[in-house]
Amino acid sequence: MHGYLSTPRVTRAADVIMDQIERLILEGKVRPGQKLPSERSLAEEFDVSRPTVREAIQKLEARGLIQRRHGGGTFVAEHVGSTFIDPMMAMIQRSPDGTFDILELRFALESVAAWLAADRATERARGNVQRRYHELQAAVRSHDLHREAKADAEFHLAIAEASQNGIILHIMRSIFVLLEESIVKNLAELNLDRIRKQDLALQHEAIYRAIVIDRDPGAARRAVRQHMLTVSESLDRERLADTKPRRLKELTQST
Amino acid sequence: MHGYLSTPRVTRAADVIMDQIERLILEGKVRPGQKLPSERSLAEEFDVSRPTVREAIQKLEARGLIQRRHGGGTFVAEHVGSTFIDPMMAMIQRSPDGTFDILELRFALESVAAWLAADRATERARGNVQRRYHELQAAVRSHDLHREAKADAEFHLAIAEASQNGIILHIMRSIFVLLEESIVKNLAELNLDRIRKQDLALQHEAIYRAIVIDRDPGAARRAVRQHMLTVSESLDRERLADTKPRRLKELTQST
DNA sequence: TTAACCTATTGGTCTGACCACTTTGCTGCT
DNA sequence: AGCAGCAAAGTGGTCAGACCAATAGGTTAA
Repeated sequence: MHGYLSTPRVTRAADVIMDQIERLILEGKVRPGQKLPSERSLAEEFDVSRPTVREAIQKLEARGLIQRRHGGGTFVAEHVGSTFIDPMMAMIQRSPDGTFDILELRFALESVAAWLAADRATERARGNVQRRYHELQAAVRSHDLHREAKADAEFHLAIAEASQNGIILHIMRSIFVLLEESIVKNLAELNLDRIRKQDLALQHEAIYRAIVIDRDPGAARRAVRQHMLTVSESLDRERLADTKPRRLKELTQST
Repeated sequence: MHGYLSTPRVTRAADVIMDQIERLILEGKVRPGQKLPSERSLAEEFDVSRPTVREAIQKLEARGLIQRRHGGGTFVAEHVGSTFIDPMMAMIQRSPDGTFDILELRFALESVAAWLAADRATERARGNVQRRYHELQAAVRSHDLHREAKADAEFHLAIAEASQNGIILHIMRSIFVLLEESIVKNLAELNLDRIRKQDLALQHEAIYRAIVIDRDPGAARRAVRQHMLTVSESLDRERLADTKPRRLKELTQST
């Protein structure tokens, strides 16, 4: 009876293509900043004409998801989930507890993401996690803090990607873009504590093993929780002057 | 020296045409609901090719200013100024798994939020949760679905507020604004299942008690998980045709 | 090594054609 | 005269191929 209220939809080919390209982006097949295939190859791949692909791309551009450069190519926008970024940015800069807020958020998101990743990651996604893990190991050995921070973030993002939950992935991307610089700073401070750094390496390994090798959701979640706890403690240690010390410790207690 | 930072602008013809058409609308030359000239005549008038006009029109459509009907014509949208469509909103509505993505996100956020709320809510925040809980009870008794959905959302938001984590609160607000309508719809469908609805009421009570009365973080987290599980199952039940059923069930297993 | 250049690639635009859907008005019947 | 059914015109949707314009990357020359 009600028909199509908001979407009169007679299945326009351009819209179908747009959805497909959008899913490539949302599912993390192509990452922010990365170049999309050319219009011609996309047309061939989806078996439609170039104008149709163009139309789809134009709509995505109008919605801010992608960006075109004449002669250069088509790129996925850097800030897809930007809705969250701006208010969060202001919040963090304003609030002294912003760092811990984010830590708690990461605790929530990453423990679930790890569980999901261990449970339902594709073969390709597991390969990604493995690759990022090895890159992280190499980065740690290089003693290049900036590179290490980047690799660390990429490792965690690869897990979010493997979770096949587009929204969680987007939020985590926002967080890491947001914290890129402060992560470097934190790492520099954490670096003083060599024992703890060894802990981090072991924890990364545990996470990696649980997701890629053993595919054990429960173990993955436990490993991530332990990891976040360590990070939280380390950060806490440097802020003794803080009037209200906050830790994640309690959160890691049993269900 | 710096040129155009955000807009590299090489004066794309389509954008120029888009501006011109937009001015037609904004200046009232064509009124909302009225039919626009055909693509062919617009092309002739602006002295460009039809593809260029099409591109301009497509962008305007993506921005919600106009609406096209195959074989019918192009029309100015009824409500011009008011529609700012959140990219996130579009993203989620478009994705077929969006509902479950959100459910998983809520599972992650709310279980942590409940724990934190039970642990460190202020006196005032606890009062808020209590008030929202009683409002929810009243709403349920009223059998007004819209009111009930609203009260439901407010109850969960009050918990997020009580968690004293601004970022989690912010994200959850975004989610609920986003889903306001679909929650009503979901409730309407869930309503058929009275037993389950009774479950929901009991679960809300358990959450409320754990946070406000007992201040038991672990119990709060367990209660929220059980709640999310029930919602997930109910939604899942309606989508038996779905090729890949997704549930939260596994997530609720022990740590 | 560096700078200038050249070329392949890629997005931007055009022409013209055909298809699919809607609307409209005509035709022919009642 | 009035109405139902149908056919043609109009309009958006898609396709094909071509050429232009800007960029990126490799090559060559200084």
